[in-house]
Amino acid sequence: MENEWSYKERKVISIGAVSELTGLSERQIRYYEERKLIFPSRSDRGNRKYSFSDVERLIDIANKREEGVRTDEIRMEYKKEKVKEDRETRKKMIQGQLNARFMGQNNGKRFS
Amino acid sequence: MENEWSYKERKVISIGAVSELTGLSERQIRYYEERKLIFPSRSDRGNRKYSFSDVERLIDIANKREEGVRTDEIRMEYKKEKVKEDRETRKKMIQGQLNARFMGQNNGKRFS
DNA sequence: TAAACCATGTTAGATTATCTTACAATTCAG
DNA sequence: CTGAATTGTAAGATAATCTAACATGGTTTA
Repeated sequence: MENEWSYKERKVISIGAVSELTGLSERQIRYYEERKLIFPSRSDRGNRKYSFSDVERLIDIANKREEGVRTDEIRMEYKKEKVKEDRETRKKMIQGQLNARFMGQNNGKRFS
Repeated sequence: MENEWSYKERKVISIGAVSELTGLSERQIRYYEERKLIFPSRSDRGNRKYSFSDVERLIDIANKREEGVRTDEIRMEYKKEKVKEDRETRKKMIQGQLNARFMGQNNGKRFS
């Protein structure tokens, strides 16, 4: 809240710029999308748009590829990470609710 | 530190995306550059590249323009802000040096 | 080992994005 | 009123992106 805009997550970077930032070819970047490793959004007329977060993931993919890891293996790794992280998020959400209960009507926020 | 890359300052956004983000026309965005309110960098083949910081400034410009402030006035406001901020930066740099002197050989850094 | 799959390059043709320059129109300041 | 300020629009050129297809060399798998 208050920062409706996360610079890191906002998808505004074109594929050309991503290519420069990562050193990957556009072909590779599109292929990793096909293999469901990244999920750019699209502009009105269909151009792919990436976030800095996507760029970081692509760099990670590039490193794993250099180590010989296949794209389907990378996908599985990410899936596992996501499961773990979702579990933690859920835990925190529950924590948050409990805190809210015990902290009284602070409007649900723990830090004002 | 640790993230040598500032998402906010890195110039990677094309003019079309900036236009969508700000609601300004490309004509307006280029004009504000001509009036020296913003300073995009250029890609290899000459395309303008903006940062999130530029986008925020453009939104600020748009607000000021709606209030009827002329571009040369806006430029002067920014110049004043910059002078003030530079003065503060200089002060902090001097502080930093003094701290380094008194803190001994921490390699010039105040926070490891 | 042959067939299938993986990862990437390259090409082609189409469409969209961006650039610069120029002219037009409106509004505003002196 | 006159000239500067702001923005739109048009034209023509070049660059960026898209999809689909085919090529290729390496790796699995049946």
